[in-house]
Amino acid sequence: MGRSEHRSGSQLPVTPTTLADVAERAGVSRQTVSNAVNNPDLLRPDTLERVRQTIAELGYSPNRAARNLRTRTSSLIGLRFTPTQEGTANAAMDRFVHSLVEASEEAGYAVLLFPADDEDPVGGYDNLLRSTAVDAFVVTDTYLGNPQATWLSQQRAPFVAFGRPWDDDGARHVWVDVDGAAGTRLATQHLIDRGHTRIAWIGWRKDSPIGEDRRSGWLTTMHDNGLPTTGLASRVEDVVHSGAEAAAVLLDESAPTAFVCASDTLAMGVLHTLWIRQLAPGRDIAVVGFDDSQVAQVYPVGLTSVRQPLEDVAVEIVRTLRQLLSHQPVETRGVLLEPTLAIRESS
Amino acid sequence: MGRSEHRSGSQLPVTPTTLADVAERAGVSRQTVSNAVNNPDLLRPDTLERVRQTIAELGYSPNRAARNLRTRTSSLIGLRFTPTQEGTANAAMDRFVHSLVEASEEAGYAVLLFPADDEDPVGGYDNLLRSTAVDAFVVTDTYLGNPQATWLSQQRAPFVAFGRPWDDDGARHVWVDVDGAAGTRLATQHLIDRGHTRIAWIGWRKDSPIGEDRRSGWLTTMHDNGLPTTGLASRVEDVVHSGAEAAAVLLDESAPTAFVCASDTLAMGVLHTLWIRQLAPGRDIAVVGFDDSQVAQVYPVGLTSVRQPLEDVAVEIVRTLRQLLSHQPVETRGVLLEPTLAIRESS
DNA sequence: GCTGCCCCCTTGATCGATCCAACGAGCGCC
DNA sequence: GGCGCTCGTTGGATCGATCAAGGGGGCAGC
Repeated sequence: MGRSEHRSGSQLPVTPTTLADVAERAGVSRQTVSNAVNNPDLLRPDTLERVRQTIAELGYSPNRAARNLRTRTSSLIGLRFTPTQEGTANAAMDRFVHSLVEASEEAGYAVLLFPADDEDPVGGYDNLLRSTAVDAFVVTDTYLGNPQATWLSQQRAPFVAFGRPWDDDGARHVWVDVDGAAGTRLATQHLIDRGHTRIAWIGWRKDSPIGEDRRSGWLTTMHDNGLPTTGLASRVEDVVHSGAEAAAVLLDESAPTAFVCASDTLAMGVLHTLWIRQLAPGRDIAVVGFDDSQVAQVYPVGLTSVRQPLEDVAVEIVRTLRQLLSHQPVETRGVLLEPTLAIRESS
Repeated sequence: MGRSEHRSGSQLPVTPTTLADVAERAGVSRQTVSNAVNNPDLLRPDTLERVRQTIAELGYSPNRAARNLRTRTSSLIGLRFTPTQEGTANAAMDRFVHSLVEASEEAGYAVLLFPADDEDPVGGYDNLLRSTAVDAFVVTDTYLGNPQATWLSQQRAPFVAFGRPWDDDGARHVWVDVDGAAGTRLATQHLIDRGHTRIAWIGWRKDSPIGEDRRSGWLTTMHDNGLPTTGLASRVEDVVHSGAEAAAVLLDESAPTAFVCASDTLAMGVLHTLWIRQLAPGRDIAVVGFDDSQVAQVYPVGLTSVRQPLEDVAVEIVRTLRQLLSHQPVETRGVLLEPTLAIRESS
């Protein structure tokens, strides 16, 4: 039980200890106890020690509701937990949420999850905001035309977005994102360094700005190295079997020796095609995915993949949130973080 | 924007609307407004309508902190978000959390995540409990000797565990779990129905009660069908490469035609060995995993896997929590749910 | 016409912490 | 010794909702 021994011995009282209880027991006033908790510097050292000991003895912890009511804060950060699509993408989401919980805790915040409602996308936000249940929001999917960010901006609600406002240059909100193009540059350069010259791209349809961003990393790196790209790019839907088909077509028509993919899902498709054709990933054909999902890690032939620094993203988001909430001027409107490359057998 | 049009037009006021504001505007007392929200039956229909309209006009939503303070509840459910181990197991966790958020919302609760602290495993619980920040907890990993469940029981804190108290028959707390043995029975019977007679088991070390439970499902089904089991079982660590080794040994020594595994991770290992030996999963050798993780779904050769009904688990947990919190006698101390089998190409 | 009763609504008190303004002790200075 | 200053402490008010009683009007019954 470690450092909580003194508390663990006794049961939780039916009515929890209040600040007044501590004050009476310690022979001081309520305000003094409050200061001992929130402004220890204001107390004489011996008084502080005595109050602290009483707090420990009684196992006192300030009532959150009372504090929230008075201070008009909740120390909670709202996060809409989007529905599981059983795809690859939300494995990263899991990692991100965990990082966010950790980073928030260090800043004195806890994370409140609320469900998504497709009919009324801002409903959850609206309720939490009006009832002052959370201090701020973290908005994830900032896909094209995402209404949440715009709506929250209008409401002047404090929030930080994970993802750039692709569609709207005039967006006034703060964001943190990962540089996808830098990730694919990293992947492409890695393959070039290994001697590949015919490197193919399998990405998403044109209407995905994230997909186009990632594609640009491959494109520029190829051009910068004077390598051909014509006939080596393919844009498909983000499902395994589309990736497999695209790989088959590209292999037949353009004979690439390596593939860079916009997602691990597509990379899985490539691996499937290689498997059917008895080609060894890594030896015969190199493959790089994106997201460093669990699949990439667990797959028998480890899949090289671009890894987003989600831990850093979370830390940065919380840091920015604190600035917003303390009404400090926010230094920068957007922060772009660099991904890394998790190199495995497939390349 | 749909049904929230009337609110979306205006910005959030600097000081949110209070119950008193609504009361004044509607020409009634505060209590009447409160009743309109919480006990509509107490009001005359026309009064109710008038108050409701005023609430809509002003966009009023009760202040959570004030309500929490008065009612001594928070409408929050605490969930310790365990650290990501980058393994297969927590993909299921992700699915579970999502289900829990949904089920909680329908019951009027939100889910509060807090981080795990290895040094002080009950620290997070203790704080939230004493500060009345949450109404109840959901405890997940009820592995052998998990201190949380015991501690929470001692504190008489309301909580429901996802997982049986394996080590302690006298445990007095309420739990919901998935019948692992039933899952492996399902898997084994499925293979027998397909004509397999030499079905091997790859599971976890003996000190895992969950692993032993799952193993028993395979064992009893084999015995019930008069099939041999000697030399067909292996107990290893839950990592891909151990699964691969175990599969290789079993193939050499006992020539099984099918594998049932305690996890998708181990099943991945088996698939790896098959791939090396140029054996086609599903055609030459059948493989069944456990957890229906994303890996199982995305893997080029779809992996048949036992799927835990996590949505039902979440619903059941919330249902039980409501009973606990309303001080109703809880019907049953434990609920065991049946998993299903997601059948894919590997079997 | 008066009492009694029920229904519907209103008023004052309360939850437990923090903010505010004022008070008292201790100390140095003239 | 008195004055003013600093520092720590104090009681009272406050946040916004709900709880517990307390009215007032209408209708039935004698």
